[in-house]
Amino acid sequence: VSGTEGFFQRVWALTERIPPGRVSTYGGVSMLLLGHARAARTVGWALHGLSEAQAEVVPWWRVINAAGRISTSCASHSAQLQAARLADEGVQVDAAGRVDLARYGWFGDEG
DNA sequence: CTTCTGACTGGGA
DNA sequence: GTCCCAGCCAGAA
Repeated sequence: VSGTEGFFQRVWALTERIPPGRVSTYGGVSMLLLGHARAARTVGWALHGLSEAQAEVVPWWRVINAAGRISTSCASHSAQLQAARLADEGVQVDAAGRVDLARYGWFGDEG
């Protein structure tokens, strides 16, 4: 996950690296990209800038907040849709849209 | 360059 | 556990 393509491009690239059945956090992505979670907001913003075509190749639904909750506000990408996507991959999502990061959390290549 | 915004994060009540 | 406030970074006008 490196290059001069721009921060957004890097965010999308890293998001594609998130294995199915796992989830990551905005801060986690920022951490893997820049080395710090300060740009967590920018990460969410990058995913917010995803187009429909990109949304099909970039698993944006595998990215949630540090609290393990879905913060989505997009009409096309509602929290309900994200929860459904996660559930479709085997990720157990709470009724409130909460996910156990300790169980499904992914913050880089574990192996 | 300056200003404003955004799918965040941590600490306090 | 939930809600509110202040700080952070990157992009667009």
